[in-house]
Amino acid sequence: MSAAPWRVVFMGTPEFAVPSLEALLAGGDSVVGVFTQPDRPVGRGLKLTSSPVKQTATRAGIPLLQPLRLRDPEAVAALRALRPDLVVVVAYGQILSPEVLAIPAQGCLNVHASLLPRWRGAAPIQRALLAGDTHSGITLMQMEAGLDSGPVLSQRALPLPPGMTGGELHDHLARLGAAMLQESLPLLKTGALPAIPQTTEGVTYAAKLTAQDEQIDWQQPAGQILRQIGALNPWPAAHALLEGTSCKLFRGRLANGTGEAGRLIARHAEGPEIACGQDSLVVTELQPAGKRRMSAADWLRGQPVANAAGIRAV
RNA sequence: CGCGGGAUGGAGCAGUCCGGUAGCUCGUCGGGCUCAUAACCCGAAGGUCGGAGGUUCAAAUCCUCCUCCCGCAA
Repeated sequence: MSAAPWRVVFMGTPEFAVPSLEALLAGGDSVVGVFTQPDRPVGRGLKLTSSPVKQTATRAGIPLLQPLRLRDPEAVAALRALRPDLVVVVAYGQILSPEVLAIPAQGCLNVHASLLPRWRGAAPIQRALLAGDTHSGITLMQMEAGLDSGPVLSQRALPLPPGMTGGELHDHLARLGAAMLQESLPLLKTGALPAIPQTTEGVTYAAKLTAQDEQIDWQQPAGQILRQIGALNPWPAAHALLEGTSCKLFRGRLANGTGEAGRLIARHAEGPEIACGQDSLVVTELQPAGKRRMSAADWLRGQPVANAAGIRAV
């Protein structure tokens, strides 16, 4: 029943792509090569670091290619030499040129972390949470020249319970994507997986996150700020200035206090309560610059300022 | 050698510049008070001040080296 094994080339870079690669490795097809972004000087001390996908591929002993630019002739030639039937792309971080897209006989398949056509682009996971979407999900699609615009092969939704963090959603979707990949390949081989063009309605773009997306604006309603904190937890984390120190905020809860936005209006056992544009926010977990992540109650204990009105969070 | 912060009883911090009996807010344990409280009062235990050298009569504090944790930037 199962058709002949395919020669599959995988392209991916971050943690998100690892479950998908592992699913392929565990499947019946042969992964003949892995493309990932070149090692880059990253982190404190700018140490040369290899991507999570590279580490997985290395452990599995799969030939690895890390071209600076996939569209360079040598990279294209290298891909062609692998004679792939199918290319699977999961958060690779490079655009596939038409020339590359044309190489595998069965085309290029992409695992995307949103319910396309909503949230095409770079940061679909956090964008969905920031926007307060009720659902997110995974879309498997046939790649074409446009940005995440190809016809959909398979799609599965995931409800977003209130308070779900970006990290939790990331992990769920990474696993979901891998599972869908595993289930879909056999169907794809027998031609039982029709590609349905995306609708032209409801198209949105998930722009890359910037420092501005991370900065908390206390003039915003507390509900929105809480969404921001959750969506960006644990990475890249919502930032705010607390008592003059840059802090990452990881967790909080809504309260209905009032006051000048950005002012600490009460000290609770769980942490400080800060007035927002509308309602207020009790911060319950944070990390000051240079310190490790701690409960807001601990942070408060170390604050010499006893007077509640004295602490400013601007 | 990208820039920078930190390591002090169980937790979070002060003290380090200007060496000289280890302190604050909590927690823990014991006792008390109250109808009651993450309330209050009294008392106690608990610290090789990250590690190794050095200077000194004397080092948490000054000098040298090391280990670990973290923020920024990328």
